[in-house]
Amino acid sequence: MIDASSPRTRRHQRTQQAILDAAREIISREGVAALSMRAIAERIDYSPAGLYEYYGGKDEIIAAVCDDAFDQLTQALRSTDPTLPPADYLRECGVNYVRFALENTDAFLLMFTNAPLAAPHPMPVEAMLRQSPAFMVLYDAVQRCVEAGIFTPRPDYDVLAMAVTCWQMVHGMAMLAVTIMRNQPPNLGAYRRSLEVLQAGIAAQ
Amino acid sequence: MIDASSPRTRRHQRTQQAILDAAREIISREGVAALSMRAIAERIDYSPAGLYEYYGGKDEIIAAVCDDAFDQLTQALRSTDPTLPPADYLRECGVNYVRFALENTDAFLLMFTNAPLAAPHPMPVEAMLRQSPAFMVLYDAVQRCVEAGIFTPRPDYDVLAMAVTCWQMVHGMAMLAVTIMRNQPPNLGAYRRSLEVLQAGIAAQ
DNA sequence: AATAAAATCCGAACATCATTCGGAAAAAGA
DNA sequence: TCTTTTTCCGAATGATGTTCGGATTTTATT
Repeated sequence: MIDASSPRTRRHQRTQQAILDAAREIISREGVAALSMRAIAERIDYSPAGLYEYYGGKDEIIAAVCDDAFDQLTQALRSTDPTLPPADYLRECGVNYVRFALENTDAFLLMFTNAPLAAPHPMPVEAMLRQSPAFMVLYDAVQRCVEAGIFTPRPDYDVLAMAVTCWQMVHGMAMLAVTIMRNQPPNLGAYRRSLEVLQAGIAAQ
Repeated sequence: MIDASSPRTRRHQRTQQAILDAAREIISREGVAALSMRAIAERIDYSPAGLYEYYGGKDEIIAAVCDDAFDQLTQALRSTDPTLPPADYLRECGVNYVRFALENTDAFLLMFTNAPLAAPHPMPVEAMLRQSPAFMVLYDAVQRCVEAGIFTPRPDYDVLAMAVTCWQMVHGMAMLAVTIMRNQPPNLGAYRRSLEVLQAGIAAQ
């Protein structure tokens, strides 16, 4: 039995990491279409067949790249300055969501066109949302606004619904930014303005 | 020189249409991953090589499918009841945007992950937006709200910016609906509620 | 009607891809 | 030192997009 911290296990994990690093680099430099088992293997001096010792196949590598990217998205949201006033904090969380997408355009597109297809069994919406760390950052930001008296939950429009509205908006901005608007210079000021408009609408409920 | 309306030309166009119909059917029944030149050819009793007489390649067929889908999206938006009061009309345009995505999940995903990569040369944002018929329906709906006194354009938040905000929101809803939320029952009421919140925010500017 | 040109369509081939398999070599364990 | 396990790969399989040479059909010209 191999010790989880044995040299062999650590080498194995380093190779797994090298595979993911190579995959990310190919995606960001050449786009998702250029990602292949052969391209990854070539980049780390392996044969394509050798990669199957570490991952079950190309889909598994893509899934792992997406998992890491979701973690990084969560970190990007959590990096928002917590000392900001609640409304500013929520808005800047949103801006960080879009900024992450702008800085990782192909990975972001991959995250939201690949991973969902891997969704196993359906579950209640709320349970599914609460399992998403990135969403929970937005939810907590909305909760701060409620606690500050800026937002007032209603029977037909609770905190969860408010958070979903915010997610819909920032996700729309991000998806448009990495697709239709991909050749346009990013305008964070315009994003900020739209978020202020939305937050004004939530506040007016 | 072949007459544009000659039998030969009409047969050629019918075959082009049959190829697109086959592609659409494969996409909606089996997903984008199942789309291949061999699958299309098999469905219309052609050989894969024969398809190259009508389209330059698989990418061109996908582009044509997306063009048609954008036309259908525009039609779905234009089908909104024009006799509705301006605010209701704008909201229902948004709901129709999401409904279209829900009814054409794989095609919608393809539209917004394939076509953008084909964007040639950069142009001013406003010019690019005005070239999109679907966006112009949203723009006109916002304009109606302005003319009805419901929205008031500001120097830093004009009609175009308002329309972009609305597009960001409905696009976010649609993209989440066809990816992360794809296994959830659609909730048009919740979409409608979010749109009301946003429109309240625009009205409050 | 006959002939030539253009269009249509396809089998086969090529290059690339994901994945599997049998096996050689290296590492680890007894 | 020997055995077992792990690592890694060449070659193969099946699938894909695309091209090419050529057969057949359709259209135009004489």
